[in-house]
Amino acid sequence: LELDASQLHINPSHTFSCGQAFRWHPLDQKGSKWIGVVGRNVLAVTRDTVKIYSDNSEKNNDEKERIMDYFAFDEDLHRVFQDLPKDPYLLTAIQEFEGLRLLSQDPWECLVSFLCSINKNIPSIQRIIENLCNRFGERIETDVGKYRSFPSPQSLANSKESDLLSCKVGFRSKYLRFIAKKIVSGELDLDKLKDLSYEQAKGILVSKISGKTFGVGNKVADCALLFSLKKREAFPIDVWMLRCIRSHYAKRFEINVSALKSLSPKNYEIISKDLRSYFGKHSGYAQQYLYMKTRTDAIYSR
DNA sequence: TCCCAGGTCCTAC
DNA sequence: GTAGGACCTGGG
Repeated sequence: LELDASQLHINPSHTFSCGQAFRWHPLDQKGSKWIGVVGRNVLAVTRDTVKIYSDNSEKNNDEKERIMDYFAFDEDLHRVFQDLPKDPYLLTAIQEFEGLRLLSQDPWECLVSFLCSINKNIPSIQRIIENLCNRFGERIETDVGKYRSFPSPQSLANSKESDLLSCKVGFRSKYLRFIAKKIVSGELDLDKLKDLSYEQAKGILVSKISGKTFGVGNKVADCALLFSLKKREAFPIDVWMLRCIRSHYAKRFEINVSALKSLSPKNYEIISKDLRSYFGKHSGYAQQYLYMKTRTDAIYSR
């Protein structure tokens, strides 16, 4: 099964290495072809094609549509850029990372991935998630090799502490099992959040239940909302975005952004709200281009 | 040995 | 409300 992506405007390197998804790997040094697991499919992606290798046990013609949805190919990048403000730094970022597309991932996988991201760097996050898939995922056998699916909520809800810790999740284990149990019990229905407004959905994600912690704060919630729950107006703020804001958008704020070492929930709300109103309904695209730009600038200036 | 990593929680003012 | 510290773990 194969999709023609030549007219769909995607740069695989920019799309898969920008930190929105963690299960993609380049096949060569140039990064012209990438392999990843989506649901029970293994995908091979270039600028021109998306090849779909299904699990042998599953034959389904809806797959094409689901893959189109995963890549959010219905979103026209040029139209997105037209709607964004034309400040110089953002324009440079958009030019430099041409073809970076926001994905529309599975909400459960996305939320768990960003719970794993807490206080970790990207290589570590990838390793943890790979460990979880190997330990708790199901086998996927395709013509291009054997892979593992992402763990189900049930598998993590029923997991033993020692098994989770063997995946190197560390203190995040309690977050993972907690959230998995809420999903299994039906207390939290992630797909339902798609139909709510950004504010409503975020309120549910960051809420606390019976005094116990979710592990989901502002940043993790915004990532799940942006990358998997169709809320393109979300604007996650992490340490890199804070650096970016200090360098290029500080003048917008009455509070002294440069003096902030970290973000209190209140300040997160102030900054996020202002930038969302500045960047508009596609704030998340701006965020992701700026994130990439800020990171690479930092690397080159070292 | 210390510091940092796509943060969040807990505790004390 | 908020500043300061702890937190699994691995790498520089």
